[in-house]
Amino acid sequence: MAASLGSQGRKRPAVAEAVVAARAGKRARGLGRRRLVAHLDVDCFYAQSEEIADPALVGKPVGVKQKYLLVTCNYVARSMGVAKMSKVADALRICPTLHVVNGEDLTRYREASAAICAALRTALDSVAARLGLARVPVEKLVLDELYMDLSSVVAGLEAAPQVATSVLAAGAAVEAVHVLGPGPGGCGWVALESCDRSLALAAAVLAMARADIKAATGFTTSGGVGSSKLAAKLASQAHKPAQLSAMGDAALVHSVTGIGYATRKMLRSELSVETVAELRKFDAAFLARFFGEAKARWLYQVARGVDNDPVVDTVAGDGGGGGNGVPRPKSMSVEDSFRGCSDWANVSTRLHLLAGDLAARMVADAAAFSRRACKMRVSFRSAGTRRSASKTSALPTELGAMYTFPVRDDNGSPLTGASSALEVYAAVIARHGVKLVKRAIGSGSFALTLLGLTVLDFEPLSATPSRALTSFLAPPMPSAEPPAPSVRAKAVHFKGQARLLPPPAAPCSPPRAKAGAAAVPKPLAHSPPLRSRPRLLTSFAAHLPSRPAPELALAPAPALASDPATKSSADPRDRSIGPIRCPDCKRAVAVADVAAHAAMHERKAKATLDGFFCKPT
DNA sequence: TGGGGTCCT
DNA sequence: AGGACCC
Repeated sequence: MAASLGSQGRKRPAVAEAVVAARAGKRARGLGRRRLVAHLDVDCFYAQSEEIADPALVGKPVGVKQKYLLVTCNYVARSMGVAKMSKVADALRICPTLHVVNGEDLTRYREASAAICAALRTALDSVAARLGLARVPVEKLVLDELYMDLSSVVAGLEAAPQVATSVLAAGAAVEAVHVLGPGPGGCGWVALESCDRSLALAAAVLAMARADIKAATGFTTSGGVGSSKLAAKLASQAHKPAQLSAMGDAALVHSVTGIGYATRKMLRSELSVETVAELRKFDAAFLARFFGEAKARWLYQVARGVDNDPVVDTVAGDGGGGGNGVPRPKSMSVEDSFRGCSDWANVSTRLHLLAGDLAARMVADAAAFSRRACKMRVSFRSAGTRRSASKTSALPTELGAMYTFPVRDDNGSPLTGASSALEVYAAVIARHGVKLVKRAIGSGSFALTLLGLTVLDFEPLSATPSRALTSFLAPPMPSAEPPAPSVRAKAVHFKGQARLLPPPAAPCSPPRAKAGAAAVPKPLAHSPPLRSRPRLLTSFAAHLPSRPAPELALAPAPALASDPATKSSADPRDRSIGPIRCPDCKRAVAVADVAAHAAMHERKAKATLDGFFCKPT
């Protein structure tokens, strides 16, 4: 399908239609000649969520753990030498005052993420409305990252010069803009053609959005603006918060989103490529020998700063998607890891627990999006291996009843208690999961270290789009019969109920679109030299027509704790504790030296970054 | 190295 | 079903 032509790498056929729409819309409206994309990244999302949930934590070092791993921590903790993805025990030795919160249950983070999405949607809807423009596409990448296509907003501002001028002239909303122009040697990286002004306008809009998110949810964010998703994302990571940057020539290939461990290894060992500039020496046909056609083409383009991946509007308000501000996931999963699980009773118990969580999310998903899953998958990992395996099958047919209400027990009595019904569903899923695992690993002995459940392949729940669904999660009606007795897995047969919804007549997902054979594009022409960057001074909103002067002042930068290098070293007692392996360089570091060591890494990283990014003159 | 996700082969 | 990528 032609839709995929300009998309690279990991662009998913599943959104091909949305991609077409995005492109067509852009062309049809004849908007600005170039895109302006913004990327927002919530600062240390899990840790910040915990601070917001418990304000007593603010100012203290906070880490979030999953199992024995500290998956993230706040900036206070980082300044004390605590590293993300270190072991909890190591982190506590480095920083005994660290507040460790368990983050294995993602529910709160999902909720926080939805609130952030909703706040952003509201902010951008308001801007668009005041400028008389259509919706701004907002795409959620993961829980804590969003892309926006601000092209139309910037074009709208440029069409209203007094407003735009007012926005720009008034001032200090945004910090300096860091851009790297094409070098004299002719290896221009990012096509930040022409005017800084539109870039600055985009930055101003982004600043407003950040402020609104902060006001509505309390979360601070970092942002980047660029001519593509790639550029915007790199920018948001380069200078935090809310400055603008574009990737430079010397950037390591691995800093490019989409080039991961395997690709970097291949580039390094086979082609001796470490930097983007070096990658640019190879043409697509040659790269294809190592990476396959599609990825080679993507690498070729990305090395030249070309990234046409559109922002797909997945974050709906009330409009397109249904579901308040939450994009539709294509799959939902739960998993848990553990030390050893060698008998079927244990497997069953664990799957029941997982299935309970999943069933609740499935019901909420059904209510939000009017759809149901057609397939389920069980994943498991055996001790000694790092790989996990999986088995996929249709959802048990009894689960057709999950989306109709009331559900009846064996005696034909309706189940009115939501939690009871959920137990039933969970039991059905879990028992089927056990069967699948059994089918996969047979009857011998086993030792599992991970179990997971996924549901996927959603289909619309069109027939009788149930009020029943909404009542499902509600507490039992006062007039209803007494709550059903606790239902055990045994009671799950559903008799006639199982056939309330017939099995899907059509395949659940459309056939995958095929990417057309795209010609390898020519490298971009070089951009003209950049002029000096304007500094923006004030809040955006005040310069929009008729916006009731809100407190939209820029959110303060997230408090960066004091310079780690100046901190006094740790308690001498720490000398008695064994050295800790640095997660970055793998060297053993004495506890007392950890903060200094971390500071060293930070300085190094910053120096490297500064090499990549050109500060405004 | 967790507990999620996406897409490609 | 597995592998790559992302956070």
